[in-house]
Amino acid sequence: MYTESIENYLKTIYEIQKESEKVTTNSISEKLGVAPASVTSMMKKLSEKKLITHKRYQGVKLTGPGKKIALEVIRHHRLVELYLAEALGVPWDQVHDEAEKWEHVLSEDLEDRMDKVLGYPTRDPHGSPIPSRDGTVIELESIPLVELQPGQSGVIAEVSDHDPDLLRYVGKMGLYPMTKIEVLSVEPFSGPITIKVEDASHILGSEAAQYVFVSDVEGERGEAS
Amino acid sequence: MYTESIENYLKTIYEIQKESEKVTTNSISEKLGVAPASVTSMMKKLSEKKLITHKRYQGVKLTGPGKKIALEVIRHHRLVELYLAEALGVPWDQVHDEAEKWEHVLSEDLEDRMDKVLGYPTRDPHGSPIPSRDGTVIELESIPLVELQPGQSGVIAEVSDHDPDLLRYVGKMGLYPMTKIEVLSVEPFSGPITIKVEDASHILGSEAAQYVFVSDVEGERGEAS
DNA sequence: ATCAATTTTTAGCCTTGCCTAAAAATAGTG
DNA sequence: CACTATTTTTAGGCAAGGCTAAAAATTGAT
Ligand SMILES: [Mn+2]
Ligand SMILES: [Mn+2]
Ligand SMILES: [Mn+2]
Ligand SMILES: [Mn+2]
Repeated sequence: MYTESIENYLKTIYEIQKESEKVTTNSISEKLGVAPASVTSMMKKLSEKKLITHKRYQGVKLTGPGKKIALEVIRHHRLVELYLAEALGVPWDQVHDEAEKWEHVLSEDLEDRMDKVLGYPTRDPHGSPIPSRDGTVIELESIPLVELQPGQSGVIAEVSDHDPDLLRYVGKMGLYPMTKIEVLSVEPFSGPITIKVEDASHILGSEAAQYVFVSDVEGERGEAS
Repeated sequence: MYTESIENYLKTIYEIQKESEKVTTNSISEKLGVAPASVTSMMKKLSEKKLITHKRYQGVKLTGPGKKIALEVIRHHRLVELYLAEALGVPWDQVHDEAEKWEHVLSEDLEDRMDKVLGYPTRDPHGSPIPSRDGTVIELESIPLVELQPGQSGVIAEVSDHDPDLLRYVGKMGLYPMTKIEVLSVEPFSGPITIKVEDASHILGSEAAQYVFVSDVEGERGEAS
């Protein structure tokens, strides 16, 4: 068992690695809310434990064992999120913060029990994949809603879960994973996007639309109106 | 919010206070598994925070605020124990260790949700009272099973939950809270006790019988056979 | 009442994980 | 290619919560 701090660093490195190629001291520092100097000293410790490789001034990479731990923590986090939502009715904008604490105290036994109660799920309430016990992650191919053109349609794949306000905002218009949507119009200059959800139309700011991801995109690219 | 360490100290002091009158440095040290010197320095800190009163070489006492926190932690612990048993099917000999970790990360919101799902329960899986949100504890009057005489009957009120082996042992003969039992015979010199549970008779060692508590005791005191 | 055993406290040290300020390395720009 | 801005690392500290060993206070037994 590693400390809560180590688990958080590894998880953070994994998450940055997934979208930035290079994992820098500063990026970890920002995402984790600690000083860069603190990151450097933790990187030294993680290197000694062979959980990452670190070349001075070059960024870090997870080793096999390091990645395994990161995925275990993420599995815990997402299973707990889904469990809280399903079994205890916690709204989807609140599950993240709770899971942030629970992920570190969940035993393997309880992990299995939750997994079973939930029917061996593969997605958390925000659409993110739940890594399997052996560390397999099935990423869904998706693009930000903001990139869709009028006339195109698709299915909500995932919504970023780090801002509760965003989740409440897009939740109000029913933009949950698996929901079918169609883009009706897109205003120029990063203007608002009109979409159809469940036969109702909604207007969505372009910034929010950057954090909503769509899969199974269909339809020809209409011109921006 | 106090640290996990402080919460554990306060809970421990409360538990010792309930059965020993005097809460000594050594008793805390033993129950918590830390050195006596560590207890002394924590007592100093808790005194400064007005959570306990401490007279050098005399023992400690919880203040009002200190007791309130202790009861909150105990409420969390017992609610979680019951939740794990009911909702996730965790055996009663395993819930304690899990709850020991969860009690510190349970938000008030989740506490309320669990409470509701469980139907506002008053007893944990081992029969211990779950303090109400305002800090009321309804202790059940009970005596150790080992003190019953042949011919006497009663209802299992509570079983000590700190030894998983004991719980498995008495669980095998059905000695769960609310179960009706009758003492058939008691061997002298701290010998085994024969009891009837659900029309089956079982033999129970006297040491185990010290940790099983019985309420609603009826029947005249027969002589020890 | 005295002295020995026990309990409690003090003193000093350690590890973890964080911080700030200063130094060193790297990257970008004319 | 030099020089500045940025990034990263080093150096030195701090608080929390442990530990051991030694000193002090209390208790108990003759
Ligand atoms: Mn976390
Ligand atoms: Mn999520
Ligand atoms: Mn605990
Ligand atoms: Mn219990």
